[in-house]
Amino acid sequence: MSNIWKSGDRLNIDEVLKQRFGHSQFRLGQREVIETVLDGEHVIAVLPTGTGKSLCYQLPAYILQQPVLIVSPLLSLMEDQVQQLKAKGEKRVIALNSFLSKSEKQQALERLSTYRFIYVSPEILQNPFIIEALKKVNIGLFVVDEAHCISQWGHDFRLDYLQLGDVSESLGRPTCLALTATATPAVIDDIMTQLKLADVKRLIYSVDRPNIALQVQRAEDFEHKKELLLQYVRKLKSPGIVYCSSRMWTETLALFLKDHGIKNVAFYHGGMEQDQRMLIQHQFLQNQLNVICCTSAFGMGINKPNIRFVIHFHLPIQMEAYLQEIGRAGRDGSDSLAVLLHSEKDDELAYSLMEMELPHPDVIKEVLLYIKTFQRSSYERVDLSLLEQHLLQIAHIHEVHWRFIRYHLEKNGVIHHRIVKTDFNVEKLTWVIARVVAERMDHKYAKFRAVKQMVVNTDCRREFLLHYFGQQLQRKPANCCDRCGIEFLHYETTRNEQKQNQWEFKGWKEELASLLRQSE
DNA sequence: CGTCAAGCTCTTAGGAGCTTGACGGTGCTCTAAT
Repeated sequence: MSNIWKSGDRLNIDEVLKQRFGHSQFRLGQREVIETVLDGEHVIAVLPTGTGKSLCYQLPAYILQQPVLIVSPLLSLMEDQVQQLKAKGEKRVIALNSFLSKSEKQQALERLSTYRFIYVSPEILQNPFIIEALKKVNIGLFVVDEAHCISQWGHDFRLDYLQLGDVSESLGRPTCLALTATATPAVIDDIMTQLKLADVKRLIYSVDRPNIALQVQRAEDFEHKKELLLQYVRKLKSPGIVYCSSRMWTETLALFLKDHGIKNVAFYHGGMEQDQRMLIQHQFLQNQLNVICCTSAFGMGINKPNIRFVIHFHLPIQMEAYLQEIGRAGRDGSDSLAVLLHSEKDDELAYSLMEMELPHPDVIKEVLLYIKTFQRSSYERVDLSLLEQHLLQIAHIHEVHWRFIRYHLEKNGVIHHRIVKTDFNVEKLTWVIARVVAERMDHKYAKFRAVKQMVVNTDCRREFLLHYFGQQLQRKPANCCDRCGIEFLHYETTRNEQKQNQWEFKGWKEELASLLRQSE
């Protein structure tokens, strides 16, 4: 790897920080991460939520003479970053994704070497044409943003995350920087394994957010939870987020709160139309909403400074998700409250979500048998697109399940370069894949058990949380958790503030139109 | 795995009791390229 780190650059980074980014000082961790990647070392960095992780790769881009490739989990996140960079006067930036038309994509690929920042999804990196183009430009830094996704999504939901190691290898192993706000030592190991990094510098900073007080509260059932929720929402300073584990509940709770006199409440989940999602998000960011009831679809990349509370209406299924979600509160450093409501009934939804994620052995066998019959009925070679279409539309296999099975068929050499071999043993292969499923299920159950442990734990919540992430509490804040004692008045709203929160909703179309006018 | 609603069966027409099936977060890209 060419070393781009020349003498004097170490001084330069302060200058670049000032000139390009308008800051006079680095925040905790930033300098060390930047210096290490500029030294050509691979880095996995854990920096607490809201500490400016993007600077860690954006600044080096101005010292490196090669393009920086950033793998990002969400299209909206990519678009945000592109816009922010453009707003700072950076023109050499592109997001390679499905928003581009065929000709735009082609044009972008032709002039790929002229970009300083290239944003991509893990999925598009499975496109050999894209890889070929990237090979030619000699990528200087390979960044995985929100790198916990590798471990959290890669094994079952978005398997292309597991291919990033191969991608990086085929790009000639540029320096790699994996960034996240939530990773246990085991997750860091997993990220390392999946990225196929032998030597890596771990730069781990405390994931603690001392200005967020942690409250855990038991409820008898969902009705009881609704009452508690209403009390909290009435009393607490807004804005706030209410996390639910199902789409139905986000709508139910938003309606419930509205019916009980709470103003400016909305719901948000993955089943909504794109423009509605966009609208709700914008309204929330612009302080036009007090409460947003949502699934885990909401929040990644939300950098709203003044979120005052995050309430979990259901138990999250992983501590990582919990930490990510509460971490959206109090980015401005002001005191904020995280409330976790739980009851015995939570387990049901949690277990069903975990089990839905992976295909049952019967489904695996069904798919394998289907492939065999499919081959017999087709005169020519099995066409993967056609097979896929049949499996999803006729056999009604879940897309996520099919992707999982497909990944393992590729791993076992049954599918190679879109060619499907059919000389496999159905029983044997079913067993092989079902064993992976069983291992993953055990892993998921273990992660959920940790969440349940935190709930029943009789000692400090913060210490438990940090311990889970392999860290120790440095200093206990005054308002720590329900075990250590929280001064609630601190988080409650005043009459005046309540009045300020009045705002009338004019309907989807009108609101969207006014937002578009604003951005022009 | 667990719930809930719809549909079926039995037996004899209004309803009990059973089986079956759908439903439960998260998101990217779509197979072509001078």
